[in-house]
Amino acid sequence: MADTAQLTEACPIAEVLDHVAGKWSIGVLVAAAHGPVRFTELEREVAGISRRMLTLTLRKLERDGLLVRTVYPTVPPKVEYSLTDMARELYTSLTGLLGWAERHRGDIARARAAYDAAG
Amino acid sequence: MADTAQLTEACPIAEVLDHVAGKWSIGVLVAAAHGPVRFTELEREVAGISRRMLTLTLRKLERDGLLVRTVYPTVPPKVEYSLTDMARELYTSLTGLLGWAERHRGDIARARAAYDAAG
DNA sequence: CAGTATCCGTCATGATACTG
DNA sequence: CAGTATCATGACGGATACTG
Repeated sequence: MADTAQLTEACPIAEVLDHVAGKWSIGVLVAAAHGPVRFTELEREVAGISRRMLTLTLRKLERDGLLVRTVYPTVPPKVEYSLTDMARELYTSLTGLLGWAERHRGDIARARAAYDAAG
Repeated sequence: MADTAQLTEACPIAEVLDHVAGKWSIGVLVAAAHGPVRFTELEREVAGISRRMLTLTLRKLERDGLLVRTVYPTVPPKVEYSLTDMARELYTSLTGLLGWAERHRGDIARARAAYDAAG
């Protein structure tokens, strides 16, 4: 990761993406955005995620200060995750990218098709 | 990648990031942003990248329609890469994220320190 | 100059089973 | 319910050598 540090030096954007670039981070963030969400809810809402990866992703996001984890000492246990203000702000910034994606989804698909057709 | 497809369905943002999420994609994009750039220039400007990864990254970006590759049939060979309009637009959107990163760099560092201190 | 080919190690992810 | 532990694997990336 020494190289990543150098890249980050040259391009702080790369640093941002590190907090979001995990295979599941965005999915989890999106699923948690609509309010406090429990572990099992996330497991259902984020299609295809394994229990293990959900745990790892949640820990990473919590460590970066993007999620807050609240434990209710009940039986059975209840744990809720919610976005921090910082994460909500991030989410807003991501909408710019979302717009780009929607505008160019077709362009990208065509570009790929053309590229693959040519070879 | 079937799972990624499902995630993408739920969250188009994830689809965007796939075009940018590679370890070197952003660095290459940034290095190529200032105008047509040759292979060797990129190799120098993107700190730490290997020849192999540069090639793979360039091919991926080209396939997605983010870079244009121009070959001049001279001896020795000359190849130039430049951003497409679509990529420039993407780059603009990324500045939103960049702003977020700069505003919260300190917050994230503190969050991590606190998290690690607690354990 | 601008690549390609090959080998190999590491890491992220997945599957599965167990627990306070 | 909300995890943790362990093992296996496949993709990703690095090093090195070769080429039109």
